[in-house]
Amino acid sequence: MIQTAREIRETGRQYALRIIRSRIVHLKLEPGSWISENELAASLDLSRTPVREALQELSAVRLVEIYPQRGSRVSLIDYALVEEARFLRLALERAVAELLCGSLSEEGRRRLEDNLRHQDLYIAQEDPSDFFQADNEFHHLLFQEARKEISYDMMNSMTAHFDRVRHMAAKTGENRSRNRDDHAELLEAILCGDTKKADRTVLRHLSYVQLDEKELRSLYPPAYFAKT
Amino acid sequence: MIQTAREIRETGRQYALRIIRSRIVHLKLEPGSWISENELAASLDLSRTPVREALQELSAVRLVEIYPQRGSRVSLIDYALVEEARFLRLALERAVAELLCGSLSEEGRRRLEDNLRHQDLYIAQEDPSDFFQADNEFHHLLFQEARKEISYDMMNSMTAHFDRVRHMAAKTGENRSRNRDDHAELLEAILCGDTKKADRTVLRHLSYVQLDEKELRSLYPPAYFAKT
DNA sequence: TCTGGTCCACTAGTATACCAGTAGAATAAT
DNA sequence: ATTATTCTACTGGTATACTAGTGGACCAGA
Repeated sequence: MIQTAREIRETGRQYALRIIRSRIVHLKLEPGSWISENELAASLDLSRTPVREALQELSAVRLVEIYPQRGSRVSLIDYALVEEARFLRLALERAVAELLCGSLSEEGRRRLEDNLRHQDLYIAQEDPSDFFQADNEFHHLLFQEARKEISYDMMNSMTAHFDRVRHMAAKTGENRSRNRDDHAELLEAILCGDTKKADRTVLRHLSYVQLDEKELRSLYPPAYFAKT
Repeated sequence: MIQTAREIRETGRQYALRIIRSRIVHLKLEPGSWISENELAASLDLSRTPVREALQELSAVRLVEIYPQRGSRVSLIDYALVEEARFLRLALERAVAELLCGSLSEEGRRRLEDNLRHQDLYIAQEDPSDFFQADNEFHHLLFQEARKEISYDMMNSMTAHFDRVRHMAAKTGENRSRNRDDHAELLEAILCGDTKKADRTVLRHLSYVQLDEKELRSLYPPAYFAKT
């Protein structure tokens, strides 16, 4: 499921970033644990330089905390940050939807409709990862069509906080068909230029995943969580 | 006006980032010009490492473009990016204002009111930089009170695109008292929990600076601008 | 047992060395 | 003169070496 091999043309820094991020999200690197640039470099078969650059990037979104001359550690689970990731995504998705209302290009419409067909294709499939990817791509397409790719990247870099708790909760009812219908409804609203409806749909779409903090705290070591 | 000396406790990377960013915004490094890590390192009296890390960060927001094994250059003026900076700020400021409506702490209220008093103090001052700083601080405080500091940092890292064209236009009528009044009105709306009014105020406040692309293109070399 | 001080292993920050890859100049071939 | 080829100087990516600074282990003295 998780791609670990270094891809062609992928630079060491990108590779390190991808793997370390993945290890954090999947708790292979535990919240609060100290991480050594040297160890990481060794385990990734890289030198400290690209590893260090990756850690810098992760610390920018507080997924890693760097204490100069002391060490670095994986950030604790901080619901304020999970919430901020959600906040950021909601704010941007709403703004993008509003922007696209009535201004979506023919080409953009075609791409989004193509994507919806892919979602239909994957909806009944055993392995959910294809649908998952199409889902992500749908939202990415919206940002691309609105020419707000950097905002998308920023938002994406923060979602790791969200992904981590989602992975911990694991069983969050993945309702694919509901998601697909939301996507279709959103696209329809955008095409009609119905700002209000688009806004409502985004709001609803992004409020499904309710990650109960209390439940999670009961399932995992208290040391995983920030004191708030 | 521009602080160039390296501050105490400031790491080489932070220093490099601050200076390079400033040089780009103030056109000391021209749009489209090629920059050499070695030259920058020499001029900042640093090695390539911290300079390189700063450039990585700048390239994340497309202020610098890195072409592996070929070179790096200062990004051309791209109105799509200026617009994205504006978009990002507007989306986030609106969301923060909405969030704070009715949930601003006593402490937060005190801080913002203190800041408003500072703005009053600096409003008639010859040198505009004090007011400018207080203005920025006001918005920063809003994000702090909403506990959305990372979003603020992200937004801030993109404003360089905006700052650069603003600096080029130079004479954009800085109307301090109008800005101050907007701030006061926004705070009032937040304190009253008047979401609608807060939203309107933010919208108006952020739409003053109209940077006419055509005018700017007539004042500066065509080579400064991206083809769009 | 406690206190204060020395030392030591380790850290991140920085400097430097080396590499592969690029583009353009210089050269050679036609 | 034109094209093909080699060379060269430079780039960013990576590896490695060095430094200052940190905190804990250890120890001496009470």
